[in-house]
Amino acid sequence: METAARRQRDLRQRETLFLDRARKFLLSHGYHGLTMDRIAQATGYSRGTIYQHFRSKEDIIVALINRGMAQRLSMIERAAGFQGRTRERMQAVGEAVDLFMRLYRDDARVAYLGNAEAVMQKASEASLNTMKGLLHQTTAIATGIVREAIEVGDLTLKPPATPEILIFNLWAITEEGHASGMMWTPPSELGVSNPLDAVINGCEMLCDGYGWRPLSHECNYSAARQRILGEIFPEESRKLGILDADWRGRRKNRVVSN
Amino acid sequence: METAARRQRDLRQRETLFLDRARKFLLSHGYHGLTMDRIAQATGYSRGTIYQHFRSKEDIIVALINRGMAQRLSMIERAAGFQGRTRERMQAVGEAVDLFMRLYRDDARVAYLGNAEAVMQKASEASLNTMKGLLHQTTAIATGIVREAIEVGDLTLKPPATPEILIFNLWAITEEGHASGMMWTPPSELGVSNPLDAVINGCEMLCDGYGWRPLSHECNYSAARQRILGEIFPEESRKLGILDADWRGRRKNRVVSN
DNA sequence: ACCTGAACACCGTTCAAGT
DNA sequence: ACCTGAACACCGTTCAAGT
Repeated sequence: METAARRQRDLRQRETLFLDRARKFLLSHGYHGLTMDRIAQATGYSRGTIYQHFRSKEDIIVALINRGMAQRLSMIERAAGFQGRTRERMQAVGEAVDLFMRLYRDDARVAYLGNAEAVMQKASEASLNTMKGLLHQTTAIATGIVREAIEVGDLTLKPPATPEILIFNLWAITEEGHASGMMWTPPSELGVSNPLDAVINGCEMLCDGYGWRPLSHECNYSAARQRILGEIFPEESRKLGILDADWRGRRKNRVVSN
Repeated sequence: METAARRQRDLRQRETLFLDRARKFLLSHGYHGLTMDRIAQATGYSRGTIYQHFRSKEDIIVALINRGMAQRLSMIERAAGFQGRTRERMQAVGEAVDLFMRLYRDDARVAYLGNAEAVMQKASEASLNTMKGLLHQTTAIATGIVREAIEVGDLTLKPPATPEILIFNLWAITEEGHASGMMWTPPSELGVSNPLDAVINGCEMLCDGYGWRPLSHECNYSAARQRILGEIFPEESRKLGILDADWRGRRKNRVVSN
């Protein structure tokens, strides 16, 4: 049937409409500012119709988070294809997350606002499973790079360390750092002026601690960053103005401003 | 006046009663299961009376979190007095947090359940400031140890690293790891069987990465752990059965179970 | 078959009325 | 001066009634 296909497309369109409006309310007024009535009013549908797409208010929030996570995953997949040493590829993954945080700040904020047990508790099994799957795919890429590093001899993990534990800690620094960036009290309570820079430093030092070669004093990782940005995310980084105009040229380290 | 003092004590007692009951509902049925009506019914007071102590439902949750944070802070303060090298004292602080998580699991869970923007948004300025102060005191102890490490020459931070950034990342691993332990899907989604062990490993490797002497291959930090537990937290660790009976004796490293 | 919105069962919060 | 609980202004969710 022709009509069946069109009908399904219309349904998807309506779902997207619901999600877009919901996102707006969540971003502007937080969890309590997002109500079914407001979504209904803003979209012109009745509250009942929303429940044909989502099982609960919290289900909408998780769907919103998932949309962002899918976007982030696609950037991470691109980054993982960077040509270079294993540790540089890991760095590229971190760069993808960093770029996602800067470029899609609203999506990152949605994840921050929705990150609550109160939300997960009332979300549907289906959305939660999608979320789990997205998370799993993300970490699978990262642990894959670690395993490759071990194979080619760039990294030797001493017990009880495992690829999963390394990624777990790298992930912790990244997530917590970004959450800090979203916090209600910038600059961060912990006296860090720019959490995003702290994350970069932390990831570098953690990899050094695990002995992932080449160590940071054996390799210029800020130069590597420019190469990653230029080769994988040229448009994104130009949009943010974080790519040096002459990144292809061989340069000395920039002087860090005081 | 005699009566004024007594009255104030009664007020404090009532507040504690409210908090205790609230905690029970929060722990058993989550954010949505905690309602003003239930607290009123369980304590025998009216809903209106609760509002003489707290400005909102969320204010109660933050007060609950603060109670736990104060308890954790006192354990950290004790730990910071450990006699040893600066890195061992830092380790002692981590041990205190770890012990708190294991020993006061419900308080840790309260912090996990209440950790949401939706909660902070509706909490009173006063509770939020108390929380901020508690957090600040905690990190001040930690950064103090880092600064001392730099002074005595155990640690040399390379720019852009600062004591705050180091603690920031150490803290990230600890917090995120413990949050993972609370997650709705144990064992962790990231394929880590025991997040608490991953935290210990991550903190050790991060300190190694920053070059905090003595490095983990120069010093037996699991032996140090036993000394910390035995000297600072003998009762706590015996209660948990994590202190070797012969911790004072000189021993070889235990074989890690497969 | 699909959409609607009245109806329901709760919420948090306030405040006039009591003691 | 302090406590109460009715009253209020919302919520999320359901489902009989419409189209």
